[in-house]
Amino acid sequence: MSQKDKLAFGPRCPIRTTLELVGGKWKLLILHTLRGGSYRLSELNKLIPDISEKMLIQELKVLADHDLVVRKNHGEVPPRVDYRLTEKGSLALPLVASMKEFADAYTAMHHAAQG
Amino acid sequence: MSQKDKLAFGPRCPIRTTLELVGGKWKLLILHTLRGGSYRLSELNKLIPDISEKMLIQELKVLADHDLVVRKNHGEVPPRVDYRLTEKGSLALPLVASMKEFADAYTAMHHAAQG
DNA sequence: TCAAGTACTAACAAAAAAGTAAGTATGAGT
DNA sequence: ACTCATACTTACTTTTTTGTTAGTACTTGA
Repeated sequence: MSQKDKLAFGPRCPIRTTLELVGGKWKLLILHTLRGGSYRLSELNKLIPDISEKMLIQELKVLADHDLVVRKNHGEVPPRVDYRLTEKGSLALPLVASMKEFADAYTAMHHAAQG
Repeated sequence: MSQKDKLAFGPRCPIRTTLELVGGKWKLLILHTLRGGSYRLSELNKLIPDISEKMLIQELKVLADHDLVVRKNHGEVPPRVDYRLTEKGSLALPLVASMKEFADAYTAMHHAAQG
């Protein structure tokens, strides 16, 4: 019996798929930051101050590989590159909205119960 | 300047809060599995075959610490313990629904574009 | 010649998450 | 005495993720 054969909910489980695409510490933060248009690397780094440059580039690359963001090189010197959401990338924004609803509701109940 | 002072979106960022509560490989899978009622450890392990017993127990404990699930010990021998969602825990179910919508829409677009 | 500016790369280190395997405790039944 | 069943615990290893630091490439302009 191979590993995949006993995957809970099967290999096409939407939870697993989502985790592969936007799981981890930074991806949703990046996607959410890109909601308003296109941004240069340095701009993103200012908007998300506690991410390292390496992680930012690395995650942008992964997101681009999955067609969630697009990288546009303007071919100038010094380099000018910017990133924006693709149509697929904006599919992730409702996810962020759900997370906000969850976090807010949880926090409210938590404080109501024992705060 | 402390680390927290430069957290992107601040320390109460809903994305970060959500990741702390239900981030990781297993928590949402467990919560989703518990949607239908209460289950014993061994039942959960059958429903999620590729999780190790250790991870299952460990994650259930973390979820219980955050009041997302409740552990009920029936005080029998051999031990009989079951777990179910709390009210807070069921707040996470819409999150799973959003993930399914995302994954389905992404997959559909992906196949339409290059499948 | 040399600094400035921007995006990116590479090598390495640390930390966090997940996995494996072998115990422990309990009391009923044999 | 000994096994069974169940829920856990402990120690340890491996894998994955994240972080740190020091580069590179390329032109413009002092």
